[in-house]
Amino acid sequence: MADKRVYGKWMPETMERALKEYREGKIRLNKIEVKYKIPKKTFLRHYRGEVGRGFSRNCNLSINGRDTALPSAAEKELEGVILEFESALMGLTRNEVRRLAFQILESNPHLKNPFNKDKQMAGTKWYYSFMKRHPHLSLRQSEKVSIARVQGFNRKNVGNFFDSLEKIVDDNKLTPWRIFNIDESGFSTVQKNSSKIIGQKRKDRIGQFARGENMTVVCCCSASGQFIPPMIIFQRMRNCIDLKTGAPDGSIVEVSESGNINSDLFIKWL
DNA sequence: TGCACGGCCACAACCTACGT
DNA sequence: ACGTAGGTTGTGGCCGTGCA
Repeated sequence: MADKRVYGKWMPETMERALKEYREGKIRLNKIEVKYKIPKKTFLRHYRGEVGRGFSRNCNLSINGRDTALPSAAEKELEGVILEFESALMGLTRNEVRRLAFQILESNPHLKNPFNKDKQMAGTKWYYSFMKRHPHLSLRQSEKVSIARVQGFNRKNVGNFFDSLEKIVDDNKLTPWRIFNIDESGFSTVQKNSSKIIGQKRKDRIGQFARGENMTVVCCCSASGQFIPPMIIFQRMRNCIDLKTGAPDGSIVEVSESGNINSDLFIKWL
């Protein structure tokens, strides 16, 4: 026959009141079961201090079972850190969160650290339980956002740019065929998905700084639609004629250590 | 007889390691 | 990413024992 018992039907507050009354001799054990809905057995364990953590649980999501490795306050703090990193476009990956949980316990010697000492991080099961306890966090695919875009693309800077552009165009009486726009764009030569990071649920997009581009293309065209052949910069020490295979006519193919444009290459492009 | 107490056992939730 | 086995810690019902 199936067990119909219900666990954890009592509240910490009622346990506290029952303990107080019982200590003062105001209530009998059997009455506690009726008045406070606390099973005798459970009450006595708490009364005698047989329950290690007492009746104030670290995690209030459940009654049974052992405590979460991180006390609820530490979990809340960790959640705050995750959201803070995410909003600063440095979203933490799953493993980074697991490492962080380990480090929190390591830096608090009074807390028991049940996590794997060799791996120096919390287990995967801990991670999934943590995410379950914090339903407004979710693992999301990040979008790469460059530092320049983060720092420069704001209302003030964009406004200043167009004010300056307008002044230069007016002062020099520039016509469309004399206005050229040059820009460089970085590419990765190895297609690899960006790692997933943890962020706030239901947020439209979550960004992450772009790292490690290793090929650059410098493009230029005029306001009247006239195109200049591109400069393609590969990340390598020596140039090779094969790198030019299939490139548009008139293209310049160069190499640099970082794969980015530098002052020498820019002069060369001019 | 009512009450306090304790042993036993199944259950529950939180973890781990390991395998697929 | 998920399933499984196993450890840890706490819960709760049942039942037997001892005592006033």
